Amino acid sequence: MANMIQSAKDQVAKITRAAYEAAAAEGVLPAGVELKGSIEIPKDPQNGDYASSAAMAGAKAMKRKPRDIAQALADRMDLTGTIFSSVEIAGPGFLNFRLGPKWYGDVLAEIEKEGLAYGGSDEGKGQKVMVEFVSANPTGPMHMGNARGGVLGDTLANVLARDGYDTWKEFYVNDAGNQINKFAVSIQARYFQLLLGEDNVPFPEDGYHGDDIKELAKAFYEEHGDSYKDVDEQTRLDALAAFGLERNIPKMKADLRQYGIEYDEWFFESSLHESGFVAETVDLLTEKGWTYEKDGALWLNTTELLKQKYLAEGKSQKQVDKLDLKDDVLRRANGFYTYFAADIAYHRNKFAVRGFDKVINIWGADHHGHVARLQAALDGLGLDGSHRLVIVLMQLVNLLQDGQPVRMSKRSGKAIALHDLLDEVSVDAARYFFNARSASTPVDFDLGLAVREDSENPVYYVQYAHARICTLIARLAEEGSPVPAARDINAEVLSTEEEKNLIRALARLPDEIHTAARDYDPSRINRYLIDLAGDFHRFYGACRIKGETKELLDARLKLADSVRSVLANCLGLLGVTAPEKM
RNA sequence: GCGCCUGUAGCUCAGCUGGAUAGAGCAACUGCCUUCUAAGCAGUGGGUCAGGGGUUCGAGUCCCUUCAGGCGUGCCA
Repeated sequence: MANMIQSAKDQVAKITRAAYEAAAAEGVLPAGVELKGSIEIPKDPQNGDYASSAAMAGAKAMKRKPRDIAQALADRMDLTGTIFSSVEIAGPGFLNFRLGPKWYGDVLAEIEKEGLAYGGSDEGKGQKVMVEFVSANPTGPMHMGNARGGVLGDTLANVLARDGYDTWKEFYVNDAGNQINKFAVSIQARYFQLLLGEDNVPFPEDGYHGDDIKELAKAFYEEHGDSYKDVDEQTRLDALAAFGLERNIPKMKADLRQYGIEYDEWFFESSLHESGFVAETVDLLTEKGWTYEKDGALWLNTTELLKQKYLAEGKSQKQVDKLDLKDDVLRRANGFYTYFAADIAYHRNKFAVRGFDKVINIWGADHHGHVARLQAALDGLGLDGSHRLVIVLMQLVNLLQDGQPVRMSKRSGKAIALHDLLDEVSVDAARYFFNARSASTPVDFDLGLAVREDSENPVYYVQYAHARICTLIARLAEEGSPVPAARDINAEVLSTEEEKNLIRALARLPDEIHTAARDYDPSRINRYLIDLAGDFHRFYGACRIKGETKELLDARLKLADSVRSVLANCLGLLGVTAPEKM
């Protein structure tokens, strides 16, 4: 698939190399120097459309002044047959290339040809990539952090798919372990409170205090009455846990679907325990000599695994010795496996059983301490977790009420549910808002300002541009001017700065998608959309379409329609709608 | 103590593998609708890029260090 920018950069490199070889052959520049320097798009269009810093970067090796080198190169550049019309020397020795008129029409033709798939590439070469995200505990409703992680994971997966990866979206259901027990004990307490009176039954201090637990107990009571009052406790807890999960998980699925997120798979932690895969994985680590027993528990030699990992990554022995490393328990003295053991098994399943080339997990930043040890454990299994497991750490969402922090925790029951958020703001506004900043930046979400946040959300700036174009196209179609085909317009009449800026912005999308995929940063798409919409609004303010000559009207109409297509395309990646009217 | 993240305009944040005069949105102020959607456009003001060293043609960006904030360092998940 063509990428206008990449091919432009390739041409700059090719032209520069040919000029250097000619200069070297003539003896004007020393031979045998490898050309370095970057090729970039200058911020200021005054400095051309593409700039090469090869002359400055080569100054040392060639022992010449940068401007002299640039002059020698520029004198020997042949631009005939290229997309460029001119090259000039500027500043300390930049070579500034200016695009020829044909290129602008090529961009519009490319967008027409690719349609909503425009911006894609086969960069990912069909590698199997899993994005695991949200994976909220099914013991209660999802909160703002899940709302952020949901958009981040969903959008990242969309971006990776567009960049040529074979992607898979997964939700890991933690339906085993201690927190499920705590969940059951909490419902049990509420159940007994219903049977015996609230004051006669104490509620466990570390239980889940939310109202949703009371509702589960009530529903359980309505279905089973007091028939579980006198059975043995384990039977009752098992029934309560199963009942709670059967209610909560479909609710999570429904909330996420309303939020625009559909998973390829909901993977249950319990299945790893039931199939014996956790035990098998721990045995495998033991076989490989990575475990030992102490105090009745089975430990993983994380210290040694991490040391090997860090040394392989280039840290010095001295740096590694300074670290305060600790081993981890895999199987407790009571015989139960830890969450960590199950997590290792889960990731072994992703790589070794299901054959993913790469796995990307979206985690809250408060779990960062587990990144290296999980990777190291997978290294110990020979699965190269250090390179194939990528953890995107997402800073937490600070919940504020009129500027004051509100503590979020399921235990206190004060979490604000994703469900409640969507009662207040549109899915479009929420999805755009939570993807607006890169994962490493914490975000504040003020409940008091939720509605105002809605009207201030830049998503409307972008959607407005789309709606404006749709109305324009409809009007012109009524007047007998449908959007022309790219081959039927003369793009050379698009000569104002506003028009050229807009086309350059359109051409940037493949690079933006590639960079977003490479850096696991889908928030780039939001920023790109703001840029593109801004370039459109400026074009719209500066250039009329209706009433112009047919040649100019057709060219500008085609340009507007191309913008519409790219806006809809990118909004689609974000899971935000592209309205035709506002 | 050790480790991870962060520090850029009044506020919230961009700044790609080092590049030219550090950008955007919001907020403030001034203009622009009898012609395609004013949820828009044009313009103005606003910065010791936390501080200090270093690397080089060139540093917000890379290295060292200090300071400030957030988080982690469980036989919890």
